[in-house]
Amino acid sequence: MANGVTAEKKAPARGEERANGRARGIDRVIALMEHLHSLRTPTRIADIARDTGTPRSTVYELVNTLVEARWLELRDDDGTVYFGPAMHYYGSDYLDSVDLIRKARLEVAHLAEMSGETSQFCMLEGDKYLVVLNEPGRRMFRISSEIGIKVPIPWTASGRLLVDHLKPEEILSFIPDEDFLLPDGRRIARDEFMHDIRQARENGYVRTTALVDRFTTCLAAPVRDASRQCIATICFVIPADTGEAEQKSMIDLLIASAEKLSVPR
Amino acid sequence: MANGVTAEKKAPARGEERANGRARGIDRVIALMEHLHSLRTPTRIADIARDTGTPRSTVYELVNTLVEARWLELRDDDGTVYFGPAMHYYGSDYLDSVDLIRKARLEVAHLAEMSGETSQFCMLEGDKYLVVLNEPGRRMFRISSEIGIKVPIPWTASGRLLVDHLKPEEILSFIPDEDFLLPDGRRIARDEFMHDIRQARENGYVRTTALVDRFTTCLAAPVRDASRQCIATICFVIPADTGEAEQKSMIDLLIASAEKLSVPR
DNA sequence: ACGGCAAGTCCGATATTTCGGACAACATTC
DNA sequence: GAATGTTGTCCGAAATATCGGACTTGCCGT
Repeated sequence: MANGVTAEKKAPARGEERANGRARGIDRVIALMEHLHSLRTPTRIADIARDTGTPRSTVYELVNTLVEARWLELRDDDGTVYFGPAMHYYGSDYLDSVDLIRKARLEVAHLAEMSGETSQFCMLEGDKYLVVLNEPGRRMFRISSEIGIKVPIPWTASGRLLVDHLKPEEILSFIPDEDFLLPDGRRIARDEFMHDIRQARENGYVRTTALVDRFTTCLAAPVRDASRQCIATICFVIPADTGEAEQKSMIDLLIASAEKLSVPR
Repeated sequence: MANGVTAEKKAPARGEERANGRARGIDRVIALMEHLHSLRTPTRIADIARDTGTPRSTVYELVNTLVEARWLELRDDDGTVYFGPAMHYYGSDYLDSVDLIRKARLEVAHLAEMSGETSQFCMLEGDKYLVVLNEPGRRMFRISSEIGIKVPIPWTASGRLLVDHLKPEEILSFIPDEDFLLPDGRRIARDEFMHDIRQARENGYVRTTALVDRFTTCLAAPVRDASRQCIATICFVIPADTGEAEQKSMIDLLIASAEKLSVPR
């Protein structure tokens, strides 16, 4: 796309990988950062080199540069590296620059504070679901957030809202087959999934229990654009044994917040 | 540092700039991102090229790569670029990985929600002050946050706490001379500054009014480490005409939060 | 004390990336 | 509608950044 000639000459599968081992520094850095994000833990340089297929001497060189720019930070004294403050600054600039997300931040913070439960704002990226904003509740039973981690759509409550503009056959071709397989080995029946979606659309919210995690219930409400397409969801992650009355009032809160974020009908 | 030989051969002032125009892609990218952060607004590619001194063709090439990695995003249809979602994901990973900051997030969110006023968490970076966390209050009179933007220490309330472990002469040599000059042209007297610092240390908090902005008051309390050094501050940014009783209770809130974040005495 | 392993540095060669400049496609001005 | 400016693409050449591999240092267990 960026370079028609290269594509004609070699076309190494969309520029993903060069035949020879040699790569640009920038591509190495992108791979490095994606790797750290997928691990979500400080990592030793030698491991990064091995797992990303980057020569050791190259990684040392690049890490030095990135640490100096504060994109990365050397941790403890154990020789591991992880993201540095610059990433936070740039990330904050991004959040502030996107209108919907900036507004969603206020809602999510408010919901979490009001209820004391974890509240999230979620969107699709490609054919995967991901958490964009996460405000831990006072309960804080899940420590590490999953912001920006791709999850199969059928594993989530929000996923049932985010595809509700598609026709059933479109949904099935959109979502990869293996994504219907839950982490514990169970398989989500396709017609059940379709039923959930219809139901969710009618109700204006969705509730799932024990989907990914046996003891967790998710409540989600849709944020819709001018064409009424669900472009995001706002949701609660709560213990499955939460009382029904309480859940009902949380759903009302969600719908009110989602309405505020939606383009008025 | 990374390369002794280069330093001996040419020593281009700490590797900052090569005599010749040629530079590594990575260094161009770092300059690009820093530039976007300092502007804090989506920017046209041609302007980036001009203002960072990067050749136009190089910027186009790099921006393509970065957009594909979602580090940058093309905005609107006006040909501007700005930070993309990947920065937010990496930034969130950073926040979650630093114990003090993770705890501070809860405090700042809580303070902002309780009081409805803007609350921040601030630290030093080199000889500059910067806002690390910002939770806008319901008032929201300042739209754009200033997260990660360097500010002279004397311009801020928190700055008076963050240097309180230094002796007066150390402070004066630590803070660049020009940083005592306020944006409106007034100059902060050195002995007055020293007086503020002593006072702040005695009170356990600091209040400044109309320092950078005529109508704004800042209240700040120190977060201290095991050696009682002030390593961060937590603060409110409020209208200067806020009632004294209200301010007093906000100060109490701040001190309580700061205490929670500090290493117990 | 010794051998084996991991962390980190250094250096020269060459495959590759950056760069300048030409060019095409539009937009804007007079 | 001609002149001028802006945005983006393309290409070859030359400067250099990446890479492999050798080397040092420190740690560990035996």
